[in-house]
Amino acid sequence: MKFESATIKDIALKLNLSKSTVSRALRDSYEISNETKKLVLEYAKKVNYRPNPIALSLKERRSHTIGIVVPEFSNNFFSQAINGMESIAYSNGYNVIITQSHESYDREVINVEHMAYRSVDGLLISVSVETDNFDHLKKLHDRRLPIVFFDRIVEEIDTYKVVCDNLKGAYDATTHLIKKGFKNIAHITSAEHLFITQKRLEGYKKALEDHNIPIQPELIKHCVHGGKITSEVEEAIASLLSLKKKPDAILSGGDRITTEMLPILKKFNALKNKIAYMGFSNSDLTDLFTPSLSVIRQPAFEIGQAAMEQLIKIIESKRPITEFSTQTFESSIIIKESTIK
Amino acid sequence: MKFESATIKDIALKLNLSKSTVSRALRDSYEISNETKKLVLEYAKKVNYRPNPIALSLKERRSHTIGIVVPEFSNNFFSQAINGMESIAYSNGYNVIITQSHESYDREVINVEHMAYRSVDGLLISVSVETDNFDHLKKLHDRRLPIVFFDRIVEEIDTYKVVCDNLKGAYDATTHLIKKGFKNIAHITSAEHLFITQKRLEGYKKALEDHNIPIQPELIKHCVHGGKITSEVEEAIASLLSLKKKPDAILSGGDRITTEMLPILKKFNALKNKIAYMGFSNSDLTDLFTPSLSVIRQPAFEIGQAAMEQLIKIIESKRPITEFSTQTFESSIIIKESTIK
DNA sequence: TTTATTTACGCAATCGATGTCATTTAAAGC
DNA sequence: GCTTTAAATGACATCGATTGCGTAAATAAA
Repeated sequence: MKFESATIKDIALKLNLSKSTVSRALRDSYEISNETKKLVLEYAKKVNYRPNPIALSLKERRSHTIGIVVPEFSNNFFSQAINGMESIAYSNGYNVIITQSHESYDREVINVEHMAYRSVDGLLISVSVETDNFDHLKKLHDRRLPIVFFDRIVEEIDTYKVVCDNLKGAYDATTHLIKKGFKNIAHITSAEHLFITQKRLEGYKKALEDHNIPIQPELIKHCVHGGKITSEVEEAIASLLSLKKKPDAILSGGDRITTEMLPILKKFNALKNKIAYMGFSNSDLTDLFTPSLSVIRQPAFEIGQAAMEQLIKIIESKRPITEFSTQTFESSIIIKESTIK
Repeated sequence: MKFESATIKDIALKLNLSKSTVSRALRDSYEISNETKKLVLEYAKKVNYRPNPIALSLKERRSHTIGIVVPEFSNNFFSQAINGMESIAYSNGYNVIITQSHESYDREVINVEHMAYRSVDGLLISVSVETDNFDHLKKLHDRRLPIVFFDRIVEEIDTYKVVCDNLKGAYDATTHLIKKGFKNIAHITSAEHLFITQKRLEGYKKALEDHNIPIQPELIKHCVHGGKITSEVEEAIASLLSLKKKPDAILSGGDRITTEMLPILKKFNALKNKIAYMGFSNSDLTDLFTPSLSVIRQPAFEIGQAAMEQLIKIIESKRPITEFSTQTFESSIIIKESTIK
């Protein structure tokens, strides 16, 4: 009863026409006389007729709606990416609906299935930190639901993917630290199974190797919840600071971890000992910290745009697409006070 | 073709039953024999039958889905409120879909209508800063779509509302500044027509009056985009600083404005002149600023929970509800360095 | 044995829109 | 004046599920 707008039936009844005629008149079919068209169009306008999208979805099995699943809005990278996605979707006549997985595998599965069953035309997703089983996505992919991964991509599913060059981002950041004279660089990062974690770790290691610095496994810490739980970051830092040979710099591999780190370092009085740190972050506010944060920033908006463009391309392509590519963006290193020796 | 799951028809065909029988068996109707039920249930399980929610929505005119419209995710107040809403919705068996208005009236109208036409069972909304015409919401409200307003509420529509005591929040903050010895307190706030802006302004004025401080209109600045555009905040501050009698403290009336202010004040070198400032903000990061920010914090998560609870109450109530109330939460003042004299 | 009552199921309408296949009407052709 | 043909419209099935109503068969009561 909620939304009782006029239906085609109402119009047909009123004008003494059949539903088919009204439908065709509304879609400007050549079969309908101009007189009738005018009549229908006018009356439709008068009663503010709008086709019922639910009925259309049922019939056409598409909804002109795109589903977006991200871990959390409060992570600026994701809210910026979403903004990029929205901009492209809207200008192409699509609506978007957005959900958060809250880094929970179960929630992600529920959200993904909800969207799929609600006939979204396609799905953009960055998986949760807990997700290491991808059956829920494979199933949909097998059934030809267009899916594009971004940021936290899934390697084993063959479709378009949009990422940052995480390896290079971490490599550049680590190199920056090395050049600044830091010798004992630690890496606190997210759950091990995440593809982006692996790439960032690789970049970190490669930079060390390229500068002939031995990799010390005890300087690498994984936060299995991606920093969502403060204590895991605190424990990681505490254990680093308790090493006989303390690190003189820390590279963070995740947005959340990056901002969680500062208060913890302050609490441990580590900044007075000139521990440098930087990390991946898309927060607008890191400049306002003291010390202001050196960060690796990803072009989140552009990544979102690119992902949405690819998705719409898949959705609207006539024939099934079988050749997919991965689009890679460059991140940029922004140097501030936190990495000045 | 996207999601070809088994339908009732498929099951009926396979088992040589009618659609009605299958449907009733699945819903455990007393009219169906136990044998048949078992047969149907087993086969349904085997083919992983799931009712098509679109078909259900069409028939039942409800979707078990709740729509949320907020201005922006990047505002922590809203992302926290959404988290509260989700927690209640999920535990009551509802899904949520979320959209951003980006502080745009047009976008808000589109999003609201999209959701309504998609048969959301109810709507939770905090209006955009641009919205001063509420016809799009009134229309839906008249058609009995359950709506609950939160934070940026609409006075003229009679339904449940959940807010913070904005007047008191601003009053307490202003009083704090007065007690700290600041005499010339400015107020930079959001668009004038917003209800929360008015309340916050009232609180600010009342505090001044109660302490016998004259209200100076030139100390009150409105940012019509709610701080979304940096230059409007910059202009407001510049004009305050160019007064012959400069303010010695600034109270910000909006999240966005609060965080925008710091770099601008720094740029104008205003902090060295000991200008104090504080404002409404739900960011987790304001503690990390230098100076750390005194803020008025709203219980966003709880507000979200309360709003969702009320909405579900309306949705599930048998008879139309005509008595509505407004639930008010208290904000808290958190004092940090930025308001120390 | 006949009638009344369950029990268990099927038919068909419905939700709103689309599209295929008639069918009507009028104009054109012979 | 009769047939052909195009133009304009209507009837009906469809998408997937629910549900009121009707009814055959099985059982119980008379």
